Amino acid sequence: MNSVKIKRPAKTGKKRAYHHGDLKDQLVAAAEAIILERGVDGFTLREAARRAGVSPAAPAHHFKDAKGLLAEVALRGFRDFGEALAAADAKGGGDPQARLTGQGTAYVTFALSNPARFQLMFLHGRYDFGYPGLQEAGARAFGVLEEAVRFAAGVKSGTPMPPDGYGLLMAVWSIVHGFSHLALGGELDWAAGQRGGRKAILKTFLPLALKHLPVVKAR
Amino acid sequence: MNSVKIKRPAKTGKKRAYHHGDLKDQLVAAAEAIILERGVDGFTLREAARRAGVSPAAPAHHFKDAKGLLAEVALRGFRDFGEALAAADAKGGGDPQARLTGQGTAYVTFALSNPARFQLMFLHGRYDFGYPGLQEAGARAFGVLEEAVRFAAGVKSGTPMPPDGYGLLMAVWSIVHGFSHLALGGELDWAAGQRGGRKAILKTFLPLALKHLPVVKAR
DNA sequence: TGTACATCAGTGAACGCGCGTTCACTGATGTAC
DNA sequence: TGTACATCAGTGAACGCGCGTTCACTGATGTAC
Repeated sequence: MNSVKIKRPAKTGKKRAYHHGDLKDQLVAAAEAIILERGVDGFTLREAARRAGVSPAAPAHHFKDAKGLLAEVALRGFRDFGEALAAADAKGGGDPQARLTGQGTAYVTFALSNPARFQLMFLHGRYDFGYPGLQEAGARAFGVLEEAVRFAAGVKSGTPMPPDGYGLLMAVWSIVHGFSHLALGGELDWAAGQRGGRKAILKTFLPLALKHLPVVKAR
Repeated sequence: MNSVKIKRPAKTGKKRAYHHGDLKDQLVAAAEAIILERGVDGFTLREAARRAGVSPAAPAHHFKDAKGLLAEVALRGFRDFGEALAAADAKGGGDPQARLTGQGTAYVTFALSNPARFQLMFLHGRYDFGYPGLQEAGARAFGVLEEAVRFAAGVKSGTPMPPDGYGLLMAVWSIVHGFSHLALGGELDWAAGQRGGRKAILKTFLPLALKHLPVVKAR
């Protein structure tokens, strides 16, 4: 529970340093831990400071306010999310179905491996949406999914999307997003309970569900 | 904004009655309005009392605590939700595809028409989950969806679900739940903005997305 | 039909709490010369 | 290499706030006789 409290790599046997040395990162880590334990609404700036071993006024030197800290959490989430999707996409090669399935698996895997970040990322009202770099990171992650759908639908990048393209994009996004949301909310536990617990969700049920992703033609 | 404040049907020209007459229902209505305006986390019991024109201590005569009031909101949500799904299901007759599509449309329509309730319903931690009748109402609503999937997959009611059945159920549930969640979160607005605004989401994009529901055989 | 009285459903003041943020401050660090 | 000094990154006390809930209370309602 205190796993977040690793102080700076104590150089010597000196007593506690006045300057923390790693406060920004630790506040981010603390915020994630709090969200994980108590949900996004359980997050408070004071509790994050407490876990980082610092006075309640200290975070102000690193973040404008509480929403700024959460924005940094979301930003890092979007970056890692985008990278995970891009890596999975690349493995699909020239096979549009493989790209969609791979990305879908990566999408849900990210959500279940980073529940705190994932939940926060989609609650735009809870963090500073104007935080530098945040919207770009979000757009980049989403762009990876859109590109795979464009490829599958035969729509060139940058050209306007036809209605059917939107339908395909929304369907794919909906199924992976919905699965993530339901799994995180515990709504799938009744099924998982019968067959191997929570990890069965990723290993057993996700592939079964993703078999129902829209079928696209090889190009 | 004050639309919730309709007092009891003022019998005569008498001054304000000491007894409210309709407090329980109005607290529920106020709670929904608050959640709609400020999100689930913006809800407070005091604010609900304020909107009902009553002192902060009054709600205690109708609900055990704040989570009890929210449980009543969720309960009514689940009941209406179940009814909407059942009505749509019935229209599908013996056509399994029509039943799934109809229920899916009803699912998303309910979510977008009752955003406050819908969002609350899936946040189990925010209300009293043991509230009388609540779990039954939830199970009943969910059962309507499960039955249509069983019918589509040829699995008898009450018999154990084979893995493929789970896959189909989760896929259908995921796509409609994900679509609802994305639409409510504003994630689809970039597309809707180009083509008729928010109401285009239900009218235009939902049908396009639901074309990608899993295809099931007529029986 | 009246009346005594129990119960119901309100009041409003008060409680203790934790919150985000601000303030004047100070110790530690880094840089210019 | 040493020193003066600006800047950085903390402290801890304090602020005002709104919250959920409790308390002793009281007015309104309904019921038994």
